Amino acid sequence: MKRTTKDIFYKDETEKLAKYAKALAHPTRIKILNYLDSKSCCFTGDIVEIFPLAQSTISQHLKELKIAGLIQGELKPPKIKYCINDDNWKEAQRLFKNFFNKNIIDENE
Amino acid sequence: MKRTTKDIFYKDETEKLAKYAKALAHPTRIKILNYLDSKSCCFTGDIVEIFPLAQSTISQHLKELKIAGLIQGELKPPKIKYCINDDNWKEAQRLFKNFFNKNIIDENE
DNA sequence: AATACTTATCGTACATTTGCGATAAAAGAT
DNA sequence: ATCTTTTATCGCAAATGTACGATAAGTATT
Repeated sequence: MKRTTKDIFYKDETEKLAKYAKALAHPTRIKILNYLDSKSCCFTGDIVEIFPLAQSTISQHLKELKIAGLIQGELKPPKIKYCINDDNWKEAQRLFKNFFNKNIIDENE
Repeated sequence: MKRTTKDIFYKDETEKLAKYAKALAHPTRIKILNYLDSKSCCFTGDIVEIFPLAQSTISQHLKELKIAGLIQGELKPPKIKYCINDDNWKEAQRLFKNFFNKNIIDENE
């Protein structure tokens, strides 16, 4: 039996941070989030237009961002309006901030 | 010819952020960085001991962190001492901070 | 030079990610 | 009911990531 990462236990914060980092680990997804950020919200089609990528590819990236919790979709038939998920965005912000500041501010880990 | 992500152009900041995010996209690497952070520096062997993973696996994770620029190794024969790379650490910190604050502070992107 | 110690690298296996085109699904408009 | 629009999902191919054991490489010690 091969060992998988699932067999190893990490702190909840560590796993959450890794999850958010994974969502940000592709320039397309960062650009999507920047775009969503600047527009507050927008439709899938708007995002597809700013990339030389297939609609299915963008849809897949959006799905990953949704699964990671960084965005949320709202039905506006026949379109879908995507927005940043503020709660999780703030959580991710806090986790990254905490992570990078640890060596400066928080000495006990 | 299949298109690859390399054919698409992103802002330098976007690519850097994605690179750092990718380095953080695995809980083992986050835990390694937390450990390095708390100890300032340590040897490969010390890190291997805190994980139920093969030495070669840890070495590979260290390599990725080194390639991403988040850590650096110094020869202390027969060991290798690893430390956080402060300059790049600070750059990553700045990039993430900037990214998450954009919707709050910096409205023009 | 031979040995011991530490760490990197190689080769392999399997899983996941990333991209595409084609198709399905959902809902409004005709 | 049918058509159109929009977006998600499916199936596939190629690339990348993650893990392992075995081996190589580098250096100190004997």
